[in-house]
Amino acid sequence: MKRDSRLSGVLHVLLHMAEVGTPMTSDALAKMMKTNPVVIRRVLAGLREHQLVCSEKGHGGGWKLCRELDTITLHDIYQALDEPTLLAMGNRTESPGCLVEEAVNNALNNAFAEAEALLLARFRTVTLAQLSADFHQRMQARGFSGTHEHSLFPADDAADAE
Amino acid sequence: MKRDSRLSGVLHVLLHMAEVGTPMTSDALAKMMKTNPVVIRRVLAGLREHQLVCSEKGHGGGWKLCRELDTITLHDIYQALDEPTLLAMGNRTESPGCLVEEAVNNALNNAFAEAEALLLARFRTVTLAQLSADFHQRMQARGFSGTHEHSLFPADDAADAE
DNA sequence: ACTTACGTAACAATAAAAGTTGCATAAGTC
DNA sequence: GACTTATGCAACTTTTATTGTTACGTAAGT
Repeated sequence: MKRDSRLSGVLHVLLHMAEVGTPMTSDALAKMMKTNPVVIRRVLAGLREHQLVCSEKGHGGGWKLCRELDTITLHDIYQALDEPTLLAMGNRTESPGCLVEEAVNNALNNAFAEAEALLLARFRTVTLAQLSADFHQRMQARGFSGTHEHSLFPADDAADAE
Repeated sequence: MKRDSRLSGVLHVLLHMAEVGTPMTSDALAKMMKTNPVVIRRVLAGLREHQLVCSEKGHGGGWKLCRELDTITLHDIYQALDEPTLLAMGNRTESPGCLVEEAVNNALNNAFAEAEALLLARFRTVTLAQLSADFHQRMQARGFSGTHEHSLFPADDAADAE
């Protein structure tokens, strides 16, 4: 089954936004994520409802974080994404008329609930600030070389690309 | 994201097979699961490779368990299903050229790996015998009434249906 | 005015899963 | 030995979810 990579993608986007500081356009972000600007807007619109990012129109507009990195947990972002399914497996029927299925559901639900709880608990303990710190450490470890697949300053990318 | 319910479905099928004792045709199983016989064969063919079920052709043929219930764990079945994805989320890229993404992947992988390990550990501790016992307990609790959505003896179903 | 950028709806393309058909093969029945 | 029942399997179709795309509207800055 295909995995949902929106959480991973959003984290990537938010951290880059944090690095850049100034507003980033959905066009620039789309290039970075190798996707379409409208897709970016769709996802970020959700985050805006939860006051994680702000958007501004017109010249010099774009998207930026509107909270401090250390106040945003992975769980906040998970919620802003509308709490997508965590587990790739589920029960065939939630309200079975069959006692066999009841027994099966019961066993699986126990296991599933534990795994979900564990994941959510983890999400609550990780902040964007921690991820950012980890990133900066990796930069150091590579001697600030900053050899990226894409630049932190997407204006440059746009100039180079095509 | 749509959840994969094959594990749930297979458990349902196997427990019914255990109850019935005699071989069950893919036709009968398909009716039970409200699906197509070929779909049933596809899934059970996988289980057969792992010696969990046997199939026989011709009159009186069909599918039956070929191991004792207490020797089959959920993990065995999970493996026989080709170890399908457990988590509905994943990383955007597994081998990022971007340090931001590396940091993101690292954080998520830690959480994901823990949750997967927990699920698999749970799968290893649950046997079909336990599920069967749970089922029989539920039967008792309902006074052996056996009010099911579908009969345990699908020959009756077939006669009634259509 | 003109350009830049988001906002949104509607539509198209892709991809994954499930269902379906058709025919071959094997096993038991008469 | 012809017939019926069943699985085995490949090819194809349908369905559904996601993602990408186009088009046009609105707001902000130049």
